[in-house]
Amino acid sequence: MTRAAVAGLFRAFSDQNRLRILHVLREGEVCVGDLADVLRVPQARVSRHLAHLRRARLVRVRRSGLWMHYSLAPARGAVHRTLLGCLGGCLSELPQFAADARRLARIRMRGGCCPT
Amino acid sequence: MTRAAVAGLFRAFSDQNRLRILHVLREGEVCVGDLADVLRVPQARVSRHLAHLRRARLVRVRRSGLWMHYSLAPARGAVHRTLLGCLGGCLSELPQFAADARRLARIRMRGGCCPT
DNA sequence: GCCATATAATCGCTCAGGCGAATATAGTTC
DNA sequence: GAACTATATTCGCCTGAGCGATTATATGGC
Repeated sequence: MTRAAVAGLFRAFSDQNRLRILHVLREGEVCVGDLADVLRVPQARVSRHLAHLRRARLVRVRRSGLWMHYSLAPARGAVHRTLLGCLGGCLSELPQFAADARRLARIRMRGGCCPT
Repeated sequence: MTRAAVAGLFRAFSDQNRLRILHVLREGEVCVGDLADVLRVPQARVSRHLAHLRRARLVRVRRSGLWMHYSLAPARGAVHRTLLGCLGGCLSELPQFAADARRLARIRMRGGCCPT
């Protein structure tokens, strides 16, 4: 793992939208529409940041019909593992992130925007 | 701690120069000239990134005569604590960061660029 | 083939922030 | 106060990346 790769990992975590997405994905696979609903931001913005997270290899995609289901990629390397741990260990305690998790739970109870 | 503040912390860690500086500062106070020698980068660049780290409240400064001695600020909050832990826990294992630490040790044996 | 839907990519804009080079500031010494 | 040193800041330049708005690319159903 090179210095640039480490810095790149931190950079992927250095945006509010991406932090929220990564934190929400701790609950398991989520499709783009549900992510947009949870974060209350436009779909294009979610897609853009998901593309960034894909390039950084922090998330995985699975297609099912029209829907793309995103999930966290398993950690490769110590830094990655630490950052993933921070999502649950530090961020969950902050009210703004906890609110996202609650909204996801509510949306899932209603069935979400996509099957599967 | 707000979402923007968390993202800001990660952003401060998202540059190679700053990662190297923070990692070196684990060994204790270091003055700017020694930092530039350890990293082998121009002094202006070190100063610029130190200013960034000061704004993010990740480092502390102590003046002693002509020299500014920088050190890591104690952690405020869980994210900050995790990131500091990563400096020693993950980065030290990477050859490029270990090389910086060795250069600092060598420079200190020779007395460094500044007294105290 | 054609329309609807879910997601992704592009465009134009703006701003943060990286760089080296040069200059400014602050403290020390004489 | 003049000269010297260590550090900080500014300047011009350029790239990366954020945004909303729009358009393109699948896929599914008829």
